[in-house]
Amino acid sequence: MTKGEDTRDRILQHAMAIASEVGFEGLSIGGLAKSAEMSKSGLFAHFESKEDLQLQVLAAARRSFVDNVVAPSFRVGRGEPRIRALFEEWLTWEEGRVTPGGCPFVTASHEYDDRPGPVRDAVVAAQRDWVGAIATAAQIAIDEGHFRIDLDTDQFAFELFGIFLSFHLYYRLLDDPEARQRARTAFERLIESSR
Amino acid sequence: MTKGEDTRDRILQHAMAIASEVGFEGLSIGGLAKSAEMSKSGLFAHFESKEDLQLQVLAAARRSFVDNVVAPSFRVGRGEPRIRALFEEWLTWEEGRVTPGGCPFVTASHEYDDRPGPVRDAVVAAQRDWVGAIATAAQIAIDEGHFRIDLDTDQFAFELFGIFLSFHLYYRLLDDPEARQRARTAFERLIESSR
DNA sequence: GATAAATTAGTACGAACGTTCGTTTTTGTC
DNA sequence: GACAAAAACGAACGTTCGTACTAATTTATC
Repeated sequence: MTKGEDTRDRILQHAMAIASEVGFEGLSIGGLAKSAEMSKSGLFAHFESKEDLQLQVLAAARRSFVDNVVAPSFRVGRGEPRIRALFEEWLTWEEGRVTPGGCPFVTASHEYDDRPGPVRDAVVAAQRDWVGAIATAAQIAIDEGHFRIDLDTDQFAFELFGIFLSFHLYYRLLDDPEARQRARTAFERLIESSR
Repeated sequence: MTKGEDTRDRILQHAMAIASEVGFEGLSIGGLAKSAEMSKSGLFAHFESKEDLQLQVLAAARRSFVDNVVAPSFRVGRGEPRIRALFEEWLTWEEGRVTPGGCPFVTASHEYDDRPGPVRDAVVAAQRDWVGAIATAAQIAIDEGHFRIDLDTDQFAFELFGIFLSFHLYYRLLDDPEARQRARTAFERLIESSR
């Protein structure tokens, strides 16, 4: 790994952290440079535009999400156990161990839901992928005999995402100390009705 | 109503629309002035700062939410029917008949969940109010005998909010034409388990 | 250690930002 | 219609934005 790639990765880590707090539009070159402790122009030389920066931050966030949420879950057994792991890792990811402001995709989803362009396209692709992965995990749980055979896996993904998003709201905005417990309760109800 | 109050209201309508699309931070005085077809300074004279503008937009959004979502629901019977009406009106509100970008509070919630200050405080207050109103509606449904007596009304609010937020994501970002149907299905499952 | 390449820094740009000011136009009252 | 008050305007402030250039410095290769 060359020096340039090294600092570029360091920049992207800072950028992910900032974007998780103030969003991808709120992310500024000057502020990012200050955070990374380098000059604005020196930093900007690594990207061809701000949009390119935003796209690269999104790509970095996807890699981080796979490493921190998806990969660990695939080390536990198929079916319901894996879905449980997925959900717990997902909540932990949202709690901000990696990014102080929580999941950057939640931020991005709301910033770009009415803002056409390449960044929105990338966010949509990322979320579609993730929703699809949840549905696939549910299908595996069906195949394993954990979930009932007529379960609507897309509906399962929809409802699981809802629990996560409500957790985000209660945890981040409302500062509800019981947020995680509420999410778990809702999760159990969803699992129960999927059996 | 004096002339000044009249145009101030008109400004707030434009501002609500813009904020629902690009957020409260993305809202700019210049852009708003262009939308309202008046000069930047003339518009700014109605507010003592941008933050004051943001707070007034939030207040206007609350009034609009009460008019468009809460009030109609209170014209139907207490208990489960009212909760059904509340939910349907809420989804319709999100679909953007009033504000093109959907619910301004969803936007604001994600913009300010990591941004301390008076605006965040106002958003938190608004959302706490609404969550409380949902829980109260659930309590009424218990009193009416529609819901089971040991139902956790706060948990009910948490889960209902989750369905709404997932609807937001599927409808606005993923452009899922079945979003509303998915929300309804999840809603029915929640109601069923509350009886 | 010399030399070329890759990486950072410095400076400047035009545009947009929120905000202030003095002036002009419009409004409502006698 | 005179007059004061209210409302809207135009211009400018200092700052920050993203981006473009060139110069200096660091890194890698021989």
